[in-house]
Amino acid sequence: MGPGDAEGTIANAREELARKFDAWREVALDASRCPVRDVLDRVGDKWTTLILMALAGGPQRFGALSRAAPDISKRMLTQTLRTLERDGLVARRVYPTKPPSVDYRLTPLGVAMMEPLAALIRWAEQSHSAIVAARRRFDEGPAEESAA
Amino acid sequence: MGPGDAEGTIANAREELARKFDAWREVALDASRCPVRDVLDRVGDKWTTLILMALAGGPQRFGALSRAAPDISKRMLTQTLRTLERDGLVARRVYPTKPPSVDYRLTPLGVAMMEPLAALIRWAEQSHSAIVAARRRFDEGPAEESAA
DNA sequence: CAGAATCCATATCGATACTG
DNA sequence: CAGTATCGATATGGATTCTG
Repeated sequence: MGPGDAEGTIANAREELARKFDAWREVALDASRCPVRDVLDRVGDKWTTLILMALAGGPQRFGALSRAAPDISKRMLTQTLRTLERDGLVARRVYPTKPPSVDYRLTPLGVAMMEPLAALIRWAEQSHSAIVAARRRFDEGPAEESAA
Repeated sequence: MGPGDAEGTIANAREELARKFDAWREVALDASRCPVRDVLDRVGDKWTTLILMALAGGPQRFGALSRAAPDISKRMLTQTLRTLERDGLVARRVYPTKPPSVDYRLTPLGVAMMEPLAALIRWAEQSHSAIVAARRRFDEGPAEESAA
């Protein structure tokens, strides 16, 4: 597969990214206060994305979330939800019933985040087989590509 | 800002995500072979996104990448590039010159990933101030929201 | 029910030193 | 130049126990 497919389409995105990167790397690491790292660190952690997807369908109680992902410990569920709440992506509501009940829902900010996040998830699903195939190739053959 | 803005637009995305989640959580964790985790784990790690952005502008030599992000150690740069190469997102080319020279470039698959990734990055940049504000609010006030 | 607290295993990352 | 190898610090996550 040559680099010819949709080359024009991506050339634009490439340049934009290149410029963004130039303007970005100055503060990305030196300041260690980079907004992108702020967000991506969470996207990359083990449960955040799963919880966000679970909440995308509407408010969920703590127990329901716990049941939705059976192998998340309560410790991590609480911690993930707290971070999400702190970042303003999720809202926590307490109902003062006899056994206390709590539910969580996406805030407008959280809903807004789901759009680009969902796009990335879609890409991941579509590309998974290609990635798996690439890994097999890499692991089996030495496949050294030298330039002439 | 109320939840009213673009509510119709996001309702659609919500439902799609909710359905996706339902179909997803069965294999997301139990199988631990979830394609989404496969990708997001990398997006969340410390250097992958930065390297991808650096390569979005075109091929880069190892040394150039190292200089672009002065505080990445060679160990991590190599490791990140190897993983990217293994996943088929980046191609490595060796030029057998006297002091060996190597460069890295995005593959078509890598370029394709940059699109959704860039969208998420854009969102992160746009939303950073809102997130920072939410954190301040959370850290300062107890701000317990109880339902009536 | 919805957590908080504590302890421990592992994964991740950085610094340093060495090499073809 | 472009790595590899080894080591130690720290961050992350899981299991368990306890509570209002």
